[in-house]
Amino acid sequence: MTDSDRPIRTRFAPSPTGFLHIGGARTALFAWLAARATGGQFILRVEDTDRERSTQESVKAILDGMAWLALDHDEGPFYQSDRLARYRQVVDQLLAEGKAYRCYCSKERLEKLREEAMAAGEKPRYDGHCRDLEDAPEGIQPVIRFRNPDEGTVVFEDRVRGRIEIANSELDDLVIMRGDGMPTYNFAVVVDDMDMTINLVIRGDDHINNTPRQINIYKALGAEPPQFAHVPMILGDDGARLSKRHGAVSVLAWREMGYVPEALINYLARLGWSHGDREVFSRQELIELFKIEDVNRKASRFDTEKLNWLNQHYLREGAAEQNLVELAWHMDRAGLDAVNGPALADLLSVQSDRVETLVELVEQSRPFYTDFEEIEPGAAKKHLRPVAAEPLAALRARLATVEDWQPDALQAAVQATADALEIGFGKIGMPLRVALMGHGQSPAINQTLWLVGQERSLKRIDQALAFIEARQSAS
RNA sequence: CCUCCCUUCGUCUAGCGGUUAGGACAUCGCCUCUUCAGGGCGAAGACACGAGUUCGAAUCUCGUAGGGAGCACCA
Repeated sequence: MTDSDRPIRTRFAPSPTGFLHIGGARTALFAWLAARATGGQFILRVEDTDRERSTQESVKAILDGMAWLALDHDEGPFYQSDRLARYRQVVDQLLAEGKAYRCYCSKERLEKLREEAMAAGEKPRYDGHCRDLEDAPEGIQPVIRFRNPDEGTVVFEDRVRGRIEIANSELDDLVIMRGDGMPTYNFAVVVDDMDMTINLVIRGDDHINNTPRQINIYKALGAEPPQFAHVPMILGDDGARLSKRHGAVSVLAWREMGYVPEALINYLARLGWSHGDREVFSRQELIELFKIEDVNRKASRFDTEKLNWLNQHYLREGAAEQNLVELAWHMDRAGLDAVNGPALADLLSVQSDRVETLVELVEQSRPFYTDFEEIEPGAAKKHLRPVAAEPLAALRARLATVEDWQPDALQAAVQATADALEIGFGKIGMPLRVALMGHGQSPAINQTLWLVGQERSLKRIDQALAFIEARQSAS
């Protein structure tokens, strides 16, 4: 068995200091795919050792985001805050073995050290002042530092970046436990990944620099380090790092904007990963084809236009059941009730290839569920003119007799009316469209009639005729 | 300053020593057409730069430039 098909046991380990943003979501997706593709496991772990910034709401937001994207986990969620005793135990072990030590340095001293190093044009590092301290000062709650090797080089083979090596002389003795007894990130990850027998750590490439320190800790613990795969980050469409300025920071904000999860999954997967020339992949195909080695190294920009294209694709050709769930959610949000108009499945079948998002779909479908206040002036002026009165009246009479209110019959009715009056389809189609919708854009006219429904269609034609009448007598 | 990472059309990417450098989104044009869409056809558009290695480099090596990350009792 080669590296690329060995079952991957990996995890997604967000810190609950915000929502699940697009970059985190993609890292989670890659980890999830890697696990699913190899028949391995995907574990969810919440890194909440930062008491100041971690919140329960964030935990919920992240779980909700994962659920919406249907990135299910096999184990967890585990919380680092539940594992404090374990970290303490490992720290004690390192302390007993002389691989870690208590440090009593004040923040002031550390600050001074940093400033001096900067001033001297050097990289700020802890100087090891407390490494071999004889007598401990009284009354100071020490932090615990890891005794990093002074010599040698840390080398690892990254599954996406290739070989990376850093000299130990570049590293210093990092704090692994704070004064208050909480472990720090670089230490907790190692203990957790070791305990959870993670064999491939998949994370953002901003962690490359942390990896050598962590490998040293694994070694000090006598553990075999896992493999690593550092995936590139996602930039905003302006090339700058993703931030609140870019709008949709939370994946759930994309839901609100009318995107369906399969589209976002497909888009995110193709951002930084590819399989030949293909663009469209179902979730199942992604699982079959994904290999972590095929992820590229370059940071990529988020392109909403391409997401829009994929979203439309999935609206049209994706699983209808899923789309209907999302559509219902948006209808509800827009204050529209499906009982007042066409079935959502009919609506979706007609509108899905005309819009890019569900928000657009719902907005453009309002007239099917609720009456409009006024006819858009431009459209009225152009299409609801006196010449339109006769065709509309004739059509109204014919439509009133239609028994089977279905697209085919409706198409025939409109065509027959046009033929009888010897006018082109457009002469009757546009006035009708404006009468039915209140403006000039809608699906094909027979489908529009179908969705508006018979009773409402007749009513709106009457309304339009009255409008033409009123305008005529006013002038 | 230092350490590490990155660099193919505007964007996402294919490419693993020999290709007219391919595809997709976006853009532009034409066709289809009862509106808007959609669909069809087509156009334009890239190897950051400079040296090597080689019969031959987008592909290998080294520089340069530009971007990013890290240097916390944040993760």
